[in-house]
Amino acid sequence: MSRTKVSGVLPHGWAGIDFSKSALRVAQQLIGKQLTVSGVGGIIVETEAYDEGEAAAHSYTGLTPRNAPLFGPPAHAYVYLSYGIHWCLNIVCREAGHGAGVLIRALEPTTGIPAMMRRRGASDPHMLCSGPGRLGQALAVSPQLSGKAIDSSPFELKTSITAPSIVRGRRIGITKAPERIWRFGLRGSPFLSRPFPTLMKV
DNA sequence: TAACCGATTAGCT
DNA sequence: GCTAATCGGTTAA
Repeated sequence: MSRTKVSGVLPHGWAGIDFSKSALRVAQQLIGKQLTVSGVGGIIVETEAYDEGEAAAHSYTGLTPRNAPLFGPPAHAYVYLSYGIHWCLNIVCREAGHGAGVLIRALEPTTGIPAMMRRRGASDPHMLCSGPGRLGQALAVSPQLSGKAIDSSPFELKTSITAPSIVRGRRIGITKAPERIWRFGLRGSPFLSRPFPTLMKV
């Protein structure tokens, strides 16, 4: 896989992304990168940023066994169970101890599509990875992956689309801090979990 | 140990 | 567009 050291000091850069930067920056930089778990995955087309100290973030109420990876080193996975059903994947950013991360909300499926169709019980490619819960099921995201480094097995993160056109909008499904326009998407992608109503270009 | 709450989805109307 | 389903983590007692 491609591993690019960005800062020269911090070993936190992969696929041209420096994960020691803010969630807001990393969320945008992840758009257009290819993410796979055990060779199954696709191109990231939708992300959301969650920053330390904001009420909508899982790190807001402090360190717990569940959210511990959020307070760990950047470029590691944080997996949580949503609504008691869906396993969702985040990537930790900033320095260790901050509690910031980026939720991966949707992929354009590219590799391992038969496995995704089997796990999801669906054949429509738009039903495989469009939404954090669907993506988690298609890539077999599990709590065992929580805390694992994003640059090592079973994860793989590569550069795919160069200079993607990115749009931004309001985060989905949150009740706290809705004013933060921290959802990002690949402009015009048919694999978004939901459309961006007002087309705010980044 | 019991109650409450979702960073959602699927299946309706 | 609307709503039920679903269950681990958190909080309060």
